[in-house]
Amino acid sequence: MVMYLPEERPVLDLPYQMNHLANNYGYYPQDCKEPICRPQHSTNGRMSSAEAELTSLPVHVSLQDRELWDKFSSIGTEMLITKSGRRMFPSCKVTVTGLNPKVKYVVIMDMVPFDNRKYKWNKDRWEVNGSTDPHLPNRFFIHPDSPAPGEKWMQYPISFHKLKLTNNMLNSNGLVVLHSMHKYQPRLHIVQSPDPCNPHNPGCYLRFTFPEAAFIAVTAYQNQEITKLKIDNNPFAKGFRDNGLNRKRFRDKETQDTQDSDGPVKQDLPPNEHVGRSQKDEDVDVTVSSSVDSSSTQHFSEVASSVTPNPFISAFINLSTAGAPSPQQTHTILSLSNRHLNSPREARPSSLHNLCASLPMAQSSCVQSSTADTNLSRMPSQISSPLNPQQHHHHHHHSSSPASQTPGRSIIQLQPYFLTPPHPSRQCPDVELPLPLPPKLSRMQLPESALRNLEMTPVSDYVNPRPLTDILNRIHFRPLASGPSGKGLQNPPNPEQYLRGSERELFPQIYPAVQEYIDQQFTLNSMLNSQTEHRSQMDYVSARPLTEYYSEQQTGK
DNA sequence: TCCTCTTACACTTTTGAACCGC
DNA sequence: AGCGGTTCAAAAGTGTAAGAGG
Repeated sequence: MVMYLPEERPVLDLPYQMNHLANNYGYYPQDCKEPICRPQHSTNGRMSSAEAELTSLPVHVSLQDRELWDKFSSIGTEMLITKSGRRMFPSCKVTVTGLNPKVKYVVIMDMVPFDNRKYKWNKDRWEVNGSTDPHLPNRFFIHPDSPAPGEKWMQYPISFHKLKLTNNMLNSNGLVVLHSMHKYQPRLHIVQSPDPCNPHNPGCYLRFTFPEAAFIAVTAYQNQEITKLKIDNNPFAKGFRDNGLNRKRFRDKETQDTQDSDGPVKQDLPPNEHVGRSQKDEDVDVTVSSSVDSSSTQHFSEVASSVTPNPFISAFINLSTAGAPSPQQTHTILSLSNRHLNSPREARPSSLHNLCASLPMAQSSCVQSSTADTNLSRMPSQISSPLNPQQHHHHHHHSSSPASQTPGRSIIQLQPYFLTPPHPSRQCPDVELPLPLPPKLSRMQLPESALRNLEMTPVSDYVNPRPLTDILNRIHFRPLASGPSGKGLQNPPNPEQYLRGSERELFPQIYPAVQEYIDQQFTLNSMLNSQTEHRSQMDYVSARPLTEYYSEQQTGK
């Protein structure tokens, strides 16, 4: 296992030392970046050039909707979990820069325990209610666009709004399973696809945790202030705004209440205060227990040890627990801007939103920087150069002081280890990450259910997790799975023509391009077979769109 | 009694098929 | 035939309130 002590990581440290972000912006302790490599192919504690590929890049990840997250966080974010799965609000949306534009990456998100405590809501605050229940097997959400080249990931904000949380451990539809009344924090994985020229190199990956997006999983909202924030900001909850006066049920109730009213009390209230919310609730002074203070980031080793060894996730965990520094040892930079995207509508913008002309000058220029072919051959530091904070300063701000800049989104950047950053609230700089909003995505483009099969591994496999190489290899070829003819797999192929997934693992991984077509067809088919084997109606239905998705990917639609 | 969880409900947004005109 | 825009019904995503269950 490689220990990435600072002196052993010259490749990692150099770009960050050179980047003037480190000099101009305050550190932010709550976001974490963990570079991790497969250990067995390192030589004498040093990374091979291929392994160094991802971790040597000045990868920046920023959580969007930072203002909204902060609003929730200041109260104590709660996320509803249901049996059928509930989306997060706010959802995790990140911008990534600094990737190699031509290298393919898989982007994954999961939820890790924030601490080892269980909580309960006591009247007006969260309190510790014992220690944590045994952690559930990690379910991770593989972004449906995975794998994709770095330029694609950097082109638009990466939205995880389709990630669903559940408390149903039996659910096999790819939902993230959490314990109610436990606190979690989102974690992002950027996994470099395996190197086709080196079958033994499975690729590196980076992990980013977002303590500022930590939340307590609940089956029913506890804090009325959180409910109010959700209603005010989530378009789907518009029907509950104005305290739900426009809702039939409440109208009826209001009518009844008016008839039954004994007068004075409700007349003293504002017109809408007595609907769905008591006066007592309005007067609640919301406080959050110090035990859930988001600054109390858990040691990474604690997180890792609490994660049940799902084959995929365990591959990450096993690599990181022995040598990777704890989150407190990695330091990040927080940067804020005033670009605020806080609704699904904005996340799925009209075509007008895609016009660079609508963006500020610096945004447009940076959009070009992340997508233009002329930049594709740049060195990593050059690739990220358009994000030079000083340039953004020049475009957006008159003040030279980071603290004086406009709040908004955070920027995370790997910093030299063992530095003690100042508190972000006093040193929140502003770097505008200029990403256009993504085009409208079709629901047909969701191969999530197929990807779920990557984690629906029998319990016995937990003992001997499949190599990361094998899992990544499956993902690696997905977009080309329809084969060279593009739409050749509009109809699902005959399952008997291909090996089953478990049988395939007996064969060696073959990476050369010649083999790709066979491998791709198999990969797709094994996914589809696996779907039908699970007898999930939802998964079965998705089989057809999946093939269409791959065809469209192949034909460049 | 308290706490946690499930369910049905009304409401809103999103999605995609079916048109229509060019 | 292909493309783009519009319409509309169905699906999906919301929090609420009632009630079940431990």
